[in-house]
Amino acid sequence: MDDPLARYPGYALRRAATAAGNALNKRLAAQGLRQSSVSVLLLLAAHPGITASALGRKLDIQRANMVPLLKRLEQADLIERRAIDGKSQGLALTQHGAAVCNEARTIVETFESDLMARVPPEHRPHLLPALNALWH
Amino acid sequence: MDDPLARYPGYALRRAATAAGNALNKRLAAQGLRQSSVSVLLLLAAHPGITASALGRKLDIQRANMVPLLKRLEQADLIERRAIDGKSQGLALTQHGAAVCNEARTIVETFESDLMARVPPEHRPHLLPALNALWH
DNA sequence: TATTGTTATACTCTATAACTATA
DNA sequence: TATAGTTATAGAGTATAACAATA
Repeated sequence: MDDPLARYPGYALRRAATAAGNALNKRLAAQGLRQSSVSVLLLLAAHPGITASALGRKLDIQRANMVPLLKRLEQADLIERRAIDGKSQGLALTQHGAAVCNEARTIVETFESDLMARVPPEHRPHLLPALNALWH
Repeated sequence: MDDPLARYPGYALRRAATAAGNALNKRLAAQGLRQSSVSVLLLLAAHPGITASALGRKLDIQRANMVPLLKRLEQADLIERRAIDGKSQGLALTQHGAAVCNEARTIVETFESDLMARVPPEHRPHLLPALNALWH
């Protein structure tokens, strides 16, 4: 065998994920966004008022690592914080953030359909359920 | 929808890859190895005498980033270099490196079969070809 | 006591530019 | 001219520990 790694689904998973991630980041860069930013915006659109900690748990990003991520989004006027109580703050999209989120959603959905188009039709319906089984 | 990201294969790909990667790295850490080290060892076992540049091209790792990776493997007495000409050097496993490579292969193959076991049987045969289509 | 938000820090992986020497 | 190996550097992502304030 020329490439002993080609037999390993775990290796293919890593290569496919980095290739796809790089391609998506390239498309998002035009709007000054990255995958992580967009995942926050999309989740915020679905769950307005969610806290930073809860957001981190959903995205599997440590609380401490949410801080600079949210700071950038706030400084770009994409999200805002309002106090829930003395300890927690609810996050929400600004008006501008909602508009950018919609642009991002369009980019992501185009990307996703381009991605699936690369998969041979007979394998296509199996990809998402197989991947979800690996981390759900 | 509770999680707007769950519909996206690209997102599932990212989460599955990082989850699988972390799990594999945890198993490899016992032998002082990581994914990247093992991919080098396995490829070196299949292609003794390959150069660092060629290795990097196969693994999609920049030449410059191969340097510290190979240096660690050399310092651990897993690989050795011998000059091909005044410009290139061939890489090969040392005796110790070959033994560690075999241990690593066992760990990886156990990991891969555990990974596939998580995928429902009807989706299982489709995963590798679908992933390969995304980066080949 | 547990949780929230935060700071600081370190490590890995990755990307780019530049340099020397050799093919 | 193109390639091999290298250095230096910067940007991401991620992990851990610790702290003050609050639930």
